[in-house]
Amino acid sequence: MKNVYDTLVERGFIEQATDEEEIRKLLESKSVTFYIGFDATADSLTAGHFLTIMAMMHMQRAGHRPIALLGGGTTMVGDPSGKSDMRKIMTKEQIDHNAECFLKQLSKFIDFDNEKAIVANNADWLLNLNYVDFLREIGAHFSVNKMLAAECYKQRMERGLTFFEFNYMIMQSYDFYKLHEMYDCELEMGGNDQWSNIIGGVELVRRKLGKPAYGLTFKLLTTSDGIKMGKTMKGAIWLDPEKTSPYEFYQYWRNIEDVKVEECLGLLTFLPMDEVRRLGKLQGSDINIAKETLAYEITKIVHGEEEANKAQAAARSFFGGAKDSADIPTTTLTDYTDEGVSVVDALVATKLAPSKSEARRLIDSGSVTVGDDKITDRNALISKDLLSAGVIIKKGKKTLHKVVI
RNA sequence: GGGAGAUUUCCCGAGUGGCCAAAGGGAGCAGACUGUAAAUCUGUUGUCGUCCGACUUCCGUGGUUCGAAUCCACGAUCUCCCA
Repeated sequence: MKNVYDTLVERGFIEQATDEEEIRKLLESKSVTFYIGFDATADSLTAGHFLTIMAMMHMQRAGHRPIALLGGGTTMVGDPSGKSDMRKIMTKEQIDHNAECFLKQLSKFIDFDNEKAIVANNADWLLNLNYVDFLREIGAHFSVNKMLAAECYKQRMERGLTFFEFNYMIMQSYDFYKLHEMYDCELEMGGNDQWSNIIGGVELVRRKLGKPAYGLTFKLLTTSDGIKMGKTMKGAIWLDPEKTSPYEFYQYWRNIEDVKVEECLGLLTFLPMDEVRRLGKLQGSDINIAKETLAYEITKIVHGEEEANKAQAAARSFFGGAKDSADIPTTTLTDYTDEGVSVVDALVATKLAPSKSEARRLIDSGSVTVGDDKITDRNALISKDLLSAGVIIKKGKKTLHKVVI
């Protein structure tokens, strides 16, 4: 059987490793316990997390033991790596709630039964630390000179970095140390923005325990302009179907840039690499086949086969010209009169437009269609009859929403 | 502790008393062209109202003024220099 390390390399996951050869050998020789940390900054995981989750799944399938470390403690501080501004400070309750949501979602991807994977929360050891003891035992091993030189603080060196946040790296390093003690965790993985934090931990384990420890980082998903992927004007792409519907989720990947298709197929699906490469080679409009496959496969992993089928069917029927309205986002209007409802209000109610002004602008630019009729009049109404039958409002070419009463 | 400077609409950034809802760029949205792509070109981008208009914005709170993003006072935050 192939070494997972090679699989990860082949699929394009790996950006940096503390010691490539050693890690390969380690993964070859036994079941390795490794960890990935998730700071609980929101109540759902995002498309960005999904890449690391995929890596975790590959690792678990290869017989290694993942630890999902929830950042109940570290989130209290906030990771300054690569960030230009300090994160808003969150309450303990919020963080706990978020951590719970994360765990629920992670369980869909990672098998936590029978200790095949472990959940830990660094709140358990970080929150009750004694300051002076901690400084003596752990702080003594960190060189400020070195930390300041770390790439991830560069931006903050210009804009300001508080001591509070500066400690984040030490806290994360301590996590690795604790997990090594508790579970014999030998490998930490994470996004490439975690590199500095990870080497911090690796060095701490080596120094304090005199044992080998390794670190590995993954490529970050970016658009060809170098902007982080997984964001839209509405905000992040969430894995929670309540926050980003499977249809929207599917559409996000369906609309991906050409040049990113092959990369994403490798990283975000389990398709064999031969297939990935074949799809990646498609030229011209044929590449849409690859995009469809990508969207379908990711949606299937995240939301299940049924939802993926529905999303695909809805997309196909809609873009194929048919007006089938089975599985597109739907809003039930409560505010309407015998006349029906104005198009402007409907646009706002469906969140297709954030404000009435914006809704009017959209109408002016001729991008709004209700049913089969293009709307050009700002005061246009949607009749009650149409509403009771259910009607599709289309904004632009790609965004559509069904309204019913 | 002392001194200097900064804070503008989603982001960057112009604006130093009326012509400012605020230049320019980026990002977003839409139109054309396309392949549900990219690039390009065009429009648009505070809210409410049918245009003209009204209302709320330029860190916060007060003040000066017929009139303030622009001036003053106090406060907050940040940056830099000195200790």
